Amino acid sequence: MADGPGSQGHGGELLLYLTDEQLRQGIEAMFFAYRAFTADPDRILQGLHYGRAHHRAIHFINIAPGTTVNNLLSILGVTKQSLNRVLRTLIEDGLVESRVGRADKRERHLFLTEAGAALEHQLSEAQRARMRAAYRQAGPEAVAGFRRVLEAMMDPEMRRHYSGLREARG
Amino acid sequence: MADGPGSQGHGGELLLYLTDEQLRQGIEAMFFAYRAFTADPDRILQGLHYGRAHHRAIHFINIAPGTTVNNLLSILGVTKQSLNRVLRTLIEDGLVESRVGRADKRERHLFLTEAGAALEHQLSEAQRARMRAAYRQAGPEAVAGFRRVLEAMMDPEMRRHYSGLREARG
DNA sequence: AGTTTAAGTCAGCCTTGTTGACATTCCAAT
DNA sequence: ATTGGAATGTCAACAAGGCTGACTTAAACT
Repeated sequence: MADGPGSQGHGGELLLYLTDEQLRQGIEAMFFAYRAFTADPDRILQGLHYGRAHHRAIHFINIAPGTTVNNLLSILGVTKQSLNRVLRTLIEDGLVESRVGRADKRERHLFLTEAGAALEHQLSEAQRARMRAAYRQAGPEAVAGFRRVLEAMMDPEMRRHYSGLREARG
Repeated sequence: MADGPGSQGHGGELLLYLTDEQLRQGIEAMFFAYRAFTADPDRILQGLHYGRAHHRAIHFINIAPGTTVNNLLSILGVTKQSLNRVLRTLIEDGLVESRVGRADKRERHLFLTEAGAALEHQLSEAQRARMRAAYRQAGPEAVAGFRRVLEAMMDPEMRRHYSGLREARG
């Protein structure tokens, strides 16, 4: 075992929480928590011939109704071919509506239909329920720390798309 | 907009952090942070004809050297066919060693070779670097909260496999 | 008029998950 | 000793959802 900095004593909080072992536990916590976090929606989607990709599209169209395909592309970080495959089935099934842009007719603006909004709510409620339970169990201060670490972990590029910073911190 | 509990004012911390909007931001933070969290190892693995599945196998073999295939299966939550495909290439490439069990010769015990340990270190160091930076930026109290929320979010089933609780909290 | 941009489409490939069927090896119990 | 069950491995087929490359259409910009 390599003896990293801060491995002795327990008073040096500033160093202790940065040992490799602490970091490894954080990494593992992310792995198991994210797995649980996606399990509930996955369960709902399976059998509907939808997957996680459909969930992501629905989620961001719900947050930013009228978003263009290009914008969605940059948020999701996938190719247009990948997104298109997903979007096509959602439009065919009447969960998403694609409207030609008024100012720029090349653009398509995306909206959830009533059925789409209903599925969105079902999916997000499953996730909210788990998050709500975790928040209650951990308490408000833990939640603030949770958010702060996650935000610090994001790429600056991705942080642009993240609505948490813009709104609730104004 | 439905007006949930605690949606007015800003003093009611006890309720405010459980509004649907706060929960939604937590959900989104998980999405973007996890994306960033896996981006670095993914970048290393691409081109090596390895993927995230190889990373996961290597990670858990490193944590629990000598683990059996069945045990790994239950941690990773995939089918043996899926895992076997990944394991086979890792063994062929000399990153993982499979030793027949002494007590029970049906079992195979898995170990990282030197080359496997080297790749593991490279991958985990990339993740540790990001986590270290996020921890430094957020501070020790935030880290404790981060861990507490993630642990509360896990399924009890998964929590059994999570080493953070057993060791550091004795 | 020519170029660029937004969107969509077709074809093909890869990784990683799934089922189902089946072989092998070994332990344990009858 | 034979049989049943457990652990492992393997083959085949399939699906989701990423990817690249090539190409079209329509609209906008210059």
